[in-house]
Amino acid sequence: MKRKPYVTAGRTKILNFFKSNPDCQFTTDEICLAVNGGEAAKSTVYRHLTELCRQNIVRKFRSVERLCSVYQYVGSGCDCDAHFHAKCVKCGRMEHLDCEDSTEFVLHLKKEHGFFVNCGQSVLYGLCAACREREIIHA
Amino acid sequence: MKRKPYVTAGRTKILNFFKSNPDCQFTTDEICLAVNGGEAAKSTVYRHLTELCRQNIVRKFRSVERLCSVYQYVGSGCDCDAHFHAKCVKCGRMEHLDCEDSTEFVLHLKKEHGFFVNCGQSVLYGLCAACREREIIHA
DNA sequence: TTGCGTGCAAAGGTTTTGCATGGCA
DNA sequence: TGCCATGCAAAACCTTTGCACGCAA
Repeated sequence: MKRKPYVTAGRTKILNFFKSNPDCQFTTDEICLAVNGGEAAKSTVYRHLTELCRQNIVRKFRSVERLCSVYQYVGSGCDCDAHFHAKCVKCGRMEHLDCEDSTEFVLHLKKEHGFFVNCGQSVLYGLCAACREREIIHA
Repeated sequence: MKRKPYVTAGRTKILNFFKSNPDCQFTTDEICLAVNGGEAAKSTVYRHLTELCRQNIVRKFRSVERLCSVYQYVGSGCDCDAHFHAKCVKCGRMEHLDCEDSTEFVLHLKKEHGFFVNCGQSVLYGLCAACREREIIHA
Protein backbone atom coordinates (compact mmCIF):
# COMPACT_ATOMS: atom_id res chain seq x y z
CA MET A 1 0.00 0.00 0.00
CA LYS A 2 1.18 3.49 -0.84
CA ARG A 3 2.01 5.62 2.09
CA LYS A 4 0.79 9.22 2.02
CA PRO A 5 3.40 11.85 1.10
CA TYR A 6 5.35 13.32 3.93
CA VAL A 7 4.14 16.41 5.74
CA THR A 8 6.74 18.67 7.21
CA ALA A 9 5.99 18.69 10.91
CA GLY A 10 9.44 19.97 11.52
CA ARG A 11 10.99 21.66 14.46
CA THR A 12 10.97 25.06 12.77
CA LYS A 13 7.25 24.97 12.09
CA ILE A 14 6.51 24.05 15.69
CA LEU A 15 8.84 26.73 16.99
CA ASN A 16 7.27 29.37 14.77
CA PHE A 17 3.85 28.44 16.07
CA PHE A 18 5.03 28.78 19.66
CA LYS A 19 6.71 32.11 18.97
CA SER A 20 3.62 33.58 17.35
CA ASN A 21 1.61 32.62 20.44
CA PRO A 22 3.81 33.60 23.35
CA ASP A 23 2.74 32.93 26.92
CA CYS A 24 0.30 30.27 25.82
CA GLN A 25 0.19 26.59 26.52
CA PHE A 26 -0.87 24.06 23.94
CA THR A 27 -1.79 20.44 23.90
CA THR A 28 -0.22 18.16 21.33
CA ASP A 29 -3.55 18.12 19.50
CA GLU A 30 -3.53 21.88 19.20
CA ILE A 31 0.08 21.91 18.04
CA CYS A 32 -0.59 19.26 15.41
CA LEU A 33 -3.60 21.14 14.15
CA ALA A 34 -1.87 24.49 14.05
CA VAL A 35 1.32 23.31 12.43
CA ASN A 36 -0.11 21.43 9.48
CA GLY A 37 -3.82 21.02 9.86
CA GLY A 38 -3.47 17.85 11.87
CA GLU A 39 -1.98 16.00 8.91
CA ALA A 40 1.35 15.13 10.45
CA ALA A 41 1.86 12.07 12.57
CA LYS A 42 1.47 12.64 16.28
CA SER A 43 4.57 10.63 16.98
CA THR A 44 6.69 13.03 14.99
CA VAL A 45 5.29 16.00 16.84
CA TYR A 46 5.91 14.24 20.14
CA ARG A 47 9.49 13.58 19.13
CA HIS A 48 10.10 17.23 18.33
CA LEU A 49 8.49 18.36 21.55
CA THR A 50 10.57 15.94 23.58
CA GLU A 51 13.72 17.25 21.98
CA LEU A 52 12.69 20.89 22.46
CA CYS A 53 12.02 20.18 26.13
CA ARG A 54 15.39 18.53 26.54
CA GLN A 55 16.96 21.70 25.18
CA ASN A 56 14.91 23.92 27.51
CA ILE A 57 13.32 25.72 24.59
CA VAL A 58 9.82 24.66 25.46
CA ARG A 59 8.51 23.43 28.78
CA LYS A 60 6.15 20.60 29.55
CA PHE A 61 3.33 21.08 32.02
CA ARG A 62 0.43 18.97 33.15
CA SER A 63 -2.99 20.09 32.08
CA VAL A 64 -5.35 20.73 34.97
CA GLU A 65 -8.42 19.92 32.99
CA ARG A 66 -7.42 16.79 31.14
CA LEU A 67 -4.97 14.00 31.74
CA CYS A 68 -2.45 15.16 29.20
CA SER A 69 0.55 17.41 28.81
CA VAL A 70 0.69 20.98 27.57
CA TYR A 71 3.72 22.71 26.14
CA GLN A 72 4.86 26.27 26.28
CA TYR A 73 7.64 28.27 24.70
CA VAL A 74 10.21 29.48 27.21
CA GLY A 75 13.14 30.26 24.95
CA SER A 76 12.54 33.98 24.93
CA GLY A 77 15.45 34.62 27.23
CA CYS A 78 13.17 35.07 30.22
CA ASP A 79 14.22 33.14 33.28
CA CYS A 80 11.05 31.27 34.11
CA ASP A 81 12.60 29.68 37.15
CA ALA A 82 12.75 33.06 38.82
CA HIS A 83 9.09 33.96 38.94
CA PHE A 84 5.64 32.47 39.24
CA HIS A 85 3.28 31.85 36.38
CA ALA A 86 -0.41 32.61 36.37
CA LYS A 87 -2.53 30.72 33.92
CA CYS A 88 -6.03 31.77 33.01
CA VAL A 89 -8.22 28.67 32.96
CA LYS A 90 -10.57 30.40 30.54
CA CYS A 91 -8.42 31.70 27.71
CA GLY A 92 -5.29 29.67 28.45
CA ARG A 93 -2.98 32.64 28.49
CA MET A 94 0.02 32.42 30.77
CA GLU A 95 1.25 35.46 32.61
CA HIS A 96 4.76 35.76 33.98
CA LEU A 97 4.59 37.31 37.43
CA ASP A 98 7.95 38.97 37.28
CA CYS A 99 7.54 41.51 40.05
CA GLU A 100 8.95 42.33 43.44
CA ASP A 101 6.02 40.95 45.41
CA SER A 102 6.45 37.62 43.72
CA THR A 103 10.12 37.51 44.68
CA GLU A 104 9.25 38.52 48.21
CA PHE A 105 6.68 35.79 48.48
CA VAL A 106 9.29 33.22 47.42
CA LEU A 107 11.56 34.55 50.15
CA HIS A 108 8.73 34.38 52.66
CA LEU A 109 8.11 30.74 51.78
CA LYS A 110 11.75 29.98 52.43
CA LYS A 111 12.09 31.96 55.66
CA GLU A 112 8.78 31.30 57.37
CA HIS A 113 7.77 27.95 55.95
CA GLY A 114 11.15 26.46 55.16
CA PHE A 115 9.82 25.73 51.70
CA PHE A 116 12.14 26.07 48.71
CA VAL A 117 9.72 26.62 45.89
CA ASN A 118 10.55 25.75 42.31
CA CYS A 119 8.97 28.67 40.49
CA GLY A 120 9.36 27.26 37.02
CA GLN A 121 7.23 24.32 37.95
CA SER A 122 4.59 26.20 39.91
CA VAL A 123 1.58 27.52 38.09
CA LEU A 124 -1.17 29.57 39.66
CA TYR A 125 -4.57 28.98 38.11
CA GLY A 126 -7.37 31.45 37.97
CA LEU A 127 -9.03 34.09 35.83
CA CYS A 128 -7.26 36.92 34.04
CA ALA A 129 -8.73 40.41 34.09
CA ALA A 130 -10.29 40.19 30.64
CA CYS A 131 -11.99 36.84 31.24
CA ARG A 132 -13.14 37.88 34.67
CA GLU A 133 -14.74 40.96 33.12
CA ARG A 134 -16.54 38.87 30.53
CA GLU A 135 -17.75 36.49 33.22
CA ILE A 136 -19.29 39.30 35.25
CA ILE A 137 -21.07 40.75 32.24
CA HIS A 138 -22.53 37.40 31.30
CA ALA A 139 -23.66 36.63 34.85
CA MET B 1 -15.25 -19.71 36.24
CA LYS B 2 -15.56 -18.76 39.84
CA ARG B 3 -15.04 -15.10 40.56
CA LYS B 4 -12.94 -14.25 43.61
CA PRO B 5 -14.88 -13.24 46.73
CA TYR B 6 -15.62 -9.57 47.12
CA VAL B 7 -13.18 -7.28 48.86
CA THR B 8 -14.61 -4.29 50.61
CA ALA B 9 -13.01 -1.35 48.88
CA GLY B 10 -15.68 0.85 50.27
CA ARG B 11 -15.91 4.53 50.74
CA THR B 12 -15.32 4.30 54.48
CA LYS B 13 -12.05 2.40 54.10
CA ILE B 14 -10.75 4.92 51.60
CA LEU B 15 -11.83 7.84 53.75
CA ASN B 16 -10.15 6.37 56.82
CA PHE B 17 -6.94 5.98 54.90
CA PHE B 18 -7.06 9.60 53.78
CA LYS B 19 -7.82 10.82 57.28
CA SER B 20 -4.92 8.93 58.81
CA ASN B 21 -2.58 10.56 56.29
CA PRO B 22 -3.62 14.20 56.20
CA ASP B 23 -1.91 16.65 53.85
CA CYS B 24 -0.69 13.87 51.63
CA GLN B 25 -1.51 13.05 48.04
CA PHE B 26 -1.87 9.52 46.82
CA THR B 27 -2.04 7.82 43.49
CA THR B 28 -4.77 5.29 42.85
CA ASP B 29 -2.17 2.55 43.13
CA GLU B 30 -1.20 3.70 46.59
CA ILE B 31 -4.82 3.96 47.64
CA CYS B 32 -5.61 0.48 46.39
CA LEU B 33 -2.59 -0.96 48.13
CA ALA B 34 -3.25 0.82 51.40
CA VAL B 35 -6.95 0.09 51.57
CA ASN B 36 -6.92 -3.65 51.03
CA GLY B 37 -3.51 -4.77 49.94
CA GLY B 38 -4.26 -4.09 46.30
CA GLU B 39 -6.88 -6.81 46.20
CA ALA B 40 -9.83 -4.66 45.23
CA ALA B 41 -10.64 -3.80 41.64
CA LYS B 42 -9.20 -0.51 40.47
CA SER B 43 -12.47 0.41 38.85
CA THR B 44 -14.25 0.28 42.17
CA VAL B 45 -11.65 2.52 43.78
CA TYR B 46 -11.93 4.94 40.88
CA ARG B 47 -15.67 5.02 41.28
CA HIS B 48 -15.39 5.88 44.96
CA LEU B 49 -12.78 8.55 44.29
CA THR B 50 -14.89 10.13 41.58
CA GLU B 51 -17.84 10.29 43.94
CA LEU B 52 -15.72 11.70 46.78
CA CYS B 53 -14.41 14.39 44.43
CA ARG B 54 -17.90 15.27 43.33
CA GLN B 55 -18.78 15.82 46.98
CA ASN B 56 -15.67 17.94 47.58
CA ILE B 57 -14.39 15.55 50.22
CA VAL B 58 -11.25 14.71 48.33
CA ARG B 59 -9.58 16.67 45.59
CA LYS B 60 -8.02 15.49 42.39
CA PHE B 61 -4.66 16.84 41.28
CA ARG B 62 -2.34 16.08 38.42
CA SER B 63 0.91 14.46 39.32
CA VAL B 64 3.94 16.47 38.18
CA GLU B 65 6.14 13.42 37.86
CA ARG B 66 3.87 10.98 36.08
CA LEU B 67 0.91 11.31 33.80
CA CYS B 68 -1.64 10.29 36.38
CA SER B 69 -3.89 11.75 39.02
CA VAL B 70 -3.30 12.04 42.72
CA TYR B 71 -5.96 12.48 45.35
CA GLN B 72 -5.97 14.32 48.62
CA TYR B 73 -8.37 14.64 51.52
CA VAL B 74 -9.79 18.13 51.90
CA GLY B 75 -12.79 17.46 54.07
CA SER B 76 -11.11 18.45 57.31
CA GLY B 77 -13.07 21.65 57.58
CA CYS B 78 -10.14 23.65 56.30
CA ASP B 79 -11.00 26.03 53.48
CA CYS B 80 -8.48 25.04 50.88
CA ASP B 81 -9.79 27.62 48.47
CA ALA B 82 -8.50 30.36 50.73
CA HIS B 83 -4.80 29.61 50.74
CA PHE B 84 -2.02 28.23 48.60
CA HIS B 85 -0.62 24.75 48.83
CA ALA B 86 3.02 23.85 48.74
CA LYS B 87 3.88 20.35 47.72
CA CYS B 88 7.27 18.79 48.32
CA VAL B 89 8.29 16.95 45.19
CA LYS B 90 10.51 14.69 47.27
CA CYS B 91 8.31 13.36 50.07
CA GLY B 92 4.95 14.28 48.58
CA ARG B 93 3.74 16.10 51.66
CA MET B 94 1.37 18.98 51.08
CA GLU B 95 1.61 22.07 53.21
CA HIS B 96 -1.27 24.52 53.60
CA LEU B 97 0.11 28.04 53.44
CA ASP B 98 -2.52 29.58 55.63
CA CYS B 99 -0.76 32.78 56.59
CA GLU B 100 -1.10 36.51 56.14
CA ASP B 101 1.57 36.81 53.47
CA SER B 102 -0.23 34.26 51.36
CA THR B 103 -3.45 36.23 51.59
CA GLU B 104 -1.61 39.41 50.77
CA PHE B 105 -0.05 37.86 47.71
CA VAL B 106 -3.48 36.83 46.47
CA LEU B 107 -4.62 40.41 46.92
CA HIS B 108 -1.54 41.67 45.09
CA LEU B 109 -2.30 39.38 42.15
CA LYS B 110 -5.77 40.82 41.96
CA LYS B 111 -4.81 44.48 42.35
CA GLU B 112 -1.60 44.70 40.38
CA HIS B 113 -2.02 41.94 37.84
CA GLY B 114 -5.79 41.76 37.58
CA PHE B 115 -5.50 38.05 38.14
CA PHE B 116 -8.15 36.28 40.21
CA VAL B 117 -6.29 33.24 41.42
CA ASN B 118 -8.06 30.04 42.36
CA CYS B 119 -6.05 28.99 45.40
CA GLY B 120 -7.58 25.58 45.75
CA GLN B 121 -6.34 24.66 42.32
CA SER B 122 -2.90 26.22 42.60
CA VAL B 123 -0.06 24.14 43.92
CA LEU B 124 3.47 25.39 44.48
CA TYR B 125 6.09 22.73 43.93
CA GLY B 126 9.44 22.61 45.61
CA LEU B 127 11.36 21.13 48.52
CA CYS B 128 10.24 21.14 52.13
CA ALA B 129 12.70 21.98 54.88
CA ALA B 130 13.35 18.37 55.86
CA CYS B 131 14.00 17.17 52.33
CA ARG B 132 16.11 20.18 51.54
CA GLU B 133 18.24 19.39 54.60
CA ARG B 134 18.68 15.82 53.50
CA GLU B 135 19.63 16.93 50.00
CA ILE B 136 22.36 19.22 51.29
CA ILE B 137 23.83 16.49 53.49
CA HIS B 138 23.90 14.03 50.61
CA ALA B 139 25.41 16.52 48.19
C1' DT C 1 24.06 6.27 -1.52
C1' DT C 2 23.62 8.02 2.98
C1' DG C 3 21.26 9.99 6.72
C1' DC C 4 17.64 12.29 8.81
C1' DG C 5 12.73 13.25 9.22
C1' DT C 6 8.52 11.11 8.89
C1' DG C 7 4.38 7.78 8.96
C1' DC C 8 2.38 3.81 10.75
C1' DA C 9 1.36 0.49 14.00
C1' DA C 10 1.84 -1.56 18.21
C1' DA C 11 2.57 -1.32 22.99
C1' DG C 12 2.31 0.71 27.60
C1' DG C 13 0.07 3.29 31.28
C1' DT C 14 -4.02 5.58 33.25
C1' DT C 15 -8.87 6.11 33.46
C1' DT C 16 -13.70 5.18 32.22
C1' DT C 17 -17.57 2.31 31.20
C1' DG C 18 -20.72 -1.74 30.57
C1' DC C 19 -22.26 -5.75 32.35
C1' DA C 20 -22.86 -9.64 35.21
C1' DT C 21 -22.64 -11.18 39.79
C1' DG C 22 -21.78 -11.38 44.94
C1' DG C 23 -23.65 -10.40 49.24
C1' DC C 24 -26.43 -8.02 52.47
C1' DA C 25 -31.03 -6.32 54.04
C1' DT D 1 -36.22 -11.13 46.37
C1' DG D 2 -34.23 -6.69 45.40
C1' DC D 3 -30.67 -3.50 45.48
C1' DC D 4 -26.12 -1.76 45.72
C1' DA D 5 -21.15 -2.53 45.73
C1' DT D 6 -17.92 -5.05 43.41
C1' DG D 7 -15.02 -7.64 39.83
C1' DC D 8 -13.79 -8.21 35.27
C1' DA D 9 -13.01 -6.98 30.72
C1' DA D 10 -13.05 -3.95 27.12
C1' DA D 11 -12.64 0.53 25.46
C1' DA D 12 -10.91 5.16 25.41
C1' DC D 13 -7.26 8.30 25.80
C1' DC D 14 -2.43 9.99 25.93
C1' DT D 15 2.25 8.87 25.10
C1' DT D 16 6.30 6.19 23.72
C1' DT D 17 8.81 3.13 20.77
C1' DG D 18 10.32 0.25 16.81
C1' DC D 19 10.65 -0.14 12.17
C1' DA D 20 10.40 0.89 7.42
C1' DC D 21 10.28 4.30 4.07
C1' DG D 22 10.31 9.13 1.77
C1' DC D 23 13.10 12.78 0.59
C1' DA D 24 16.95 15.77 0.14
C1' DA D 25 21.99 16.43 0.10
